[in-house]
Amino acid sequence: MHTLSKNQQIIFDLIDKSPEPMKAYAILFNVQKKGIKAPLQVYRALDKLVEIGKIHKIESRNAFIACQNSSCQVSKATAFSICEICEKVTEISSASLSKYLTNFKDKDGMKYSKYNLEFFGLCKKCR
Amino acid sequence: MHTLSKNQQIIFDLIDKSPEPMKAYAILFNVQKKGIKAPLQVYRALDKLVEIGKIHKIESRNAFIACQNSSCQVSKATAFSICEICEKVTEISSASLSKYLTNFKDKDGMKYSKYNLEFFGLCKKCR
DNA sequence: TACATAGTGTTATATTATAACAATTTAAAT
DNA sequence: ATTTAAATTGTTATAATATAACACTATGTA
Repeated sequence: MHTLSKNQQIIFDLIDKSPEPMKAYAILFNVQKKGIKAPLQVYRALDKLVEIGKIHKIESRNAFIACQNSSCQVSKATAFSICEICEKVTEISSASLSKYLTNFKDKDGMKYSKYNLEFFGLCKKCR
Repeated sequence: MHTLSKNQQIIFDLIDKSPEPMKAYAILFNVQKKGIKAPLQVYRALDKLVEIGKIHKIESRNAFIACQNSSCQVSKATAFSICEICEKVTEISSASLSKYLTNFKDKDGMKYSKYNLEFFGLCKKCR
């Protein structure tokens, strides 16, 4: 298991406590009192946390969320649902979905080592 | 059917001819000789073209690609393969994939109206 | 101890995207 | 034809997201 560095731990804790995905500059603002002053310090920690699978980037939102899937050491197969009204994001952990996508072959028979899927719609509260 | 405005047509033609996804400022640079001078003019056309399904945004790359799927009037269900070395991007049109994802229900039984899927790996040339 | 690797701090800058406002064009409806 | 609404354009300024480059420090390990 990976032991996080100081900045990585500070930033992971913040994201992990957040009920919604956090943007890089919102993270920066929040950790300034802890001595992390520059965007680059944030982005470096984010890059590493993504790399080791502790957080995921929601690409369509440029925001970061803690991995909800305890078994997910490295982010090779991610799926999220996103509410287009309240912006609530939930990580989907469906064995059948991940199995389907991991085994998916394109028309040339190519398989891919990694995927990211984002579903959009309205959450229960918003419909 | 939608008839494109002048700026939309110029920008669509450029993206459509491009063998790879184009970024907004690369588009801007290319259309400056045609009188489109400002980023906002590009982004407005891009927004509209995405909205009507003529192009798609590759979220992980902040780049735009013409829709390869002639039946795809509106982009509610998109899937791409992305080569992590040469950055070649291909739109996947697989009836079984789109059927699977369109019908996918999360653990609360929720169905979603839209999705975007990006597969990553190495293309034939790059492996 | 030396060496490599990863992490930090800092300044500057690049890249991606939108706000706000005024004018013009287009399409449709009287 | 004339009015009206909606979409599009043009423009300046600025916001938001992300990386380059360089010097230094900590950590693990041979």
